[in-house]
Amino acid sequence: MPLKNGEQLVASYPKMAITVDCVIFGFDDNELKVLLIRSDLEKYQGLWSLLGDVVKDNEEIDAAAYRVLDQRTGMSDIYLDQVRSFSHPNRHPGGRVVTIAYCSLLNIKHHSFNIIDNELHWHSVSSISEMAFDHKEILETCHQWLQKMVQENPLAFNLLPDKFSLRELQNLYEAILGVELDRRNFRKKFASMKLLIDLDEMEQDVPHRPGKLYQFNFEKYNKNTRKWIGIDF
Amino acid sequence: MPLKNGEQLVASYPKMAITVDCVIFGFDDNELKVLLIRSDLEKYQGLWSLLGDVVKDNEEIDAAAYRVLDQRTGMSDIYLDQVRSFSHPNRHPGGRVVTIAYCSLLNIKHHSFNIIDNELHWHSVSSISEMAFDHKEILETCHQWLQKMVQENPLAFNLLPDKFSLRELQNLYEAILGVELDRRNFRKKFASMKLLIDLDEMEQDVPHRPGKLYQFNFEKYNKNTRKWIGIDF
DNA sequence: GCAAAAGTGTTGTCCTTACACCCATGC
DNA sequence: GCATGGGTGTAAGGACAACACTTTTGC
Repeated sequence: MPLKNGEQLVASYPKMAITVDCVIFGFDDNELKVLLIRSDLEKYQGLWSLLGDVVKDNEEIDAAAYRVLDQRTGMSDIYLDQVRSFSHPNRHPGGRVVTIAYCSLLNIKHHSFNIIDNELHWHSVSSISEMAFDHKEILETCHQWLQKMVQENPLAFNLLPDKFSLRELQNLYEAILGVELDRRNFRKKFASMKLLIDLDEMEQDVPHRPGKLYQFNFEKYNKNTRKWIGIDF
Repeated sequence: MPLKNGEQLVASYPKMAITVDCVIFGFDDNELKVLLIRSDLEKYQGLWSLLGDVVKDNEEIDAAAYRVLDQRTGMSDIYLDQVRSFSHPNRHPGGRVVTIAYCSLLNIKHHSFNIIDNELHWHSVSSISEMAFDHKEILETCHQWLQKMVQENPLAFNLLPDKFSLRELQNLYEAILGVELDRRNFRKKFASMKLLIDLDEMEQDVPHRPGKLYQFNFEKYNKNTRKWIGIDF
């Protein structure tokens, strides 16, 4: 087999546009929310779509996703993870566009975060019906991904304020997973992990007995390099 | 904000080539293997690379990966899963090429599988040093992905013959995970799952006491729709 | 009979689950 | 004082980890 020249080879390849779409989850009012923008395409007038943009020449795809986040929310240093690609040839009405979906979690009440663009809104995940493009499918895939990830990693804390009560934490898990959990066992579970810092502070302005406030001990968690082996299916 | 025309918009996007690269794992001689091909690029002369090809116009990316598998191994209906994209702008010496990595598992001794191309070889995963492109990084990512997946899903059986002994199964897990497991506990674990069919057959031609042969009960496994909730990190 | 691997049980520990009562606060 | 949610303990069952000896076969 004759050896090939890389540039000639790549020149012969079909080329297509690649975009990133960010599924940005938040949590408010005991509901899982997602940040959406009104589609600016004629065909999808009035429908909501994920926050996305095209990947530039010489831009890594992860970098494009962080750029979208920064441009839309003004925040960098946010949790972001690649989920998977969506590539149906007709998924975009304007031609062939492959998209890479990213999942992101952020605290909806974060001070430095201002939604200036009034075409941008938080939507309750459970109430979304139709969306532009295949974004509904992407959203559902990312929600399932989140349900799995949140059980294996301390991701949920990215959706909560710095200081939170155990009730808020439990509400969040219940909202993401769509189940009800036993309060005592939930608290015992987190107590046994020893990864919550008791701040010796109390909730304010609640119409009932205030709960204690906690922080997640990321530092301690990151020191744990345990490699877990457990066949289970 | 004025509405946009989809075709004009997509026409303005930068375009790039997309490839798929398949990390095809096999198991033989108590070692985890990966199927590699000699690079046909001048720059990487002599180095090994993953099996890949460019994604065609109007071809879904998953379909491209299945096509690569079929072209190289003559097999369809094989386990295949998308892992993630690799997009460093300079990862391909011939220009901008984004690749989507896929992971695939197949039985190395499958009868209908013939490696005709003598540039194609099975390599022990642990003995691979340098590879073409960023394929070493892709391989490592896929290996980690496999280590996780094999603990949560009955994937390992795709690497074994239809009929296998518990010793073979355990050797496979040990090879993938890079650990030693207690034989008694391993057998108890699989016994308690009740997902192995005892074939009442014995190994043949082994230089020691032969073991019983089993099949995995995919039918029973697929009927189990349990949704597992268990926070653990 | 020897080498090599198959096959098997028990015990302690830990994790998970199910479940009910009193407490602190705002109104 | 009443409504609301905060906070706690226990007992039973199941899963996991550690551990050693006997059995079967090929040579």
